[in-house]
Amino acid sequence: MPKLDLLRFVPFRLNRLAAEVSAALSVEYQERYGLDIPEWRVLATLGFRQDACSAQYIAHCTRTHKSTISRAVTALMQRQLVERVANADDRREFRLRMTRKGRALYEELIPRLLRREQQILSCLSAGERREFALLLGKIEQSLDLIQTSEAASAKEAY
Amino acid sequence: MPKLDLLRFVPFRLNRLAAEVSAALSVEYQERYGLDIPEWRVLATLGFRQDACSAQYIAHCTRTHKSTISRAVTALMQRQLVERVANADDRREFRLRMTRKGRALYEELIPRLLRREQQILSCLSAGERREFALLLGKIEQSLDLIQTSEAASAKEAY
DNA sequence: CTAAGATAGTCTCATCTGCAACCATCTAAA
DNA sequence: TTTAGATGGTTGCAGATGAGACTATCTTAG
Repeated sequence: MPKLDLLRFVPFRLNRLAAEVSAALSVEYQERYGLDIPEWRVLATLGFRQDACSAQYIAHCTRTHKSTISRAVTALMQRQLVERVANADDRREFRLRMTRKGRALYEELIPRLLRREQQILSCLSAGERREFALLLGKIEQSLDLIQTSEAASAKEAY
Repeated sequence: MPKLDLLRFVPFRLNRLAAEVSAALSVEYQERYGLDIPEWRVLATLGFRQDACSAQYIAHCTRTHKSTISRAVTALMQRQLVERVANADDRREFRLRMTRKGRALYEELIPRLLRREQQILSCLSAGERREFALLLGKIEQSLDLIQTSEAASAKEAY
């Protein structure tokens, strides 16, 4: 009789782990700064690429639906954490960037999140962490997760 | 200036990877058998523990909200894949188990899912897979994921 | 034995998110 | 050009899900 042990089934473990890790991090960006996940992803993307970028790019890069990003951007603009400017080259799209206020929040938040990440990974040795990142990378690659974001990145990278 | 590369940030990578892997698997249980994720989790739990167990136990074990499990059980009962019997010892709870039909579906589904899992992990060598499972386990343990499900398990195991 | 609190399960409500239609704009081909 | 199709972004709608109230039942302390 075929049987499946959920606790050893990698897809299930990944889901549960991701949910748990998200919950641990959301303490920082949600409770402390009132950001939800899509909003945090927008800030994270804008913060990493210091130049302005489009909503579409953020959607591709974070693998989040464009309508979700649209709503997140609206909320962030209302809180004056993000602003957008028309793009003269293509008037359909807007260039997004953080405001001074947004960047201040970002710079306060990032170290907290990195600390959380380190806490979560503190059960692994340095070597194990490298190994884990490597293995994640291989799986991502075989699922085309890398390729896609790099393609999007290359496309957008001016 | 603090900065965070989303693509190297483990929590983000885990989320994205879990979502992608789920999507790959849902082709099997969703498109082919019309099960949604909570329903599949109920079947998976019932299938693994051959004895009947409560909805609460499934919720604990899969870390899914009890109302979600409740709805999934209702749907599965309507499709006659699962049945429940009153528990004489505690009339608040019901003992759930798969029907013959449910078990037939389960036994058809499991090999497909295991094959998918193997496909996803096929980019790793046998050693790497062991290593990956080991590292996942360490993180789960440090996040108390193991402890919790084992505690729930121990509590329920009569 | 009774009352207070815990627990199993259901249900309602608010929220979130994906889908798809939509508008504006751009691009390419006739 | 003009027109058809692609693309960026927004919005209405529907489905899914978590929080929390609620009922019924169990447990424990007095």
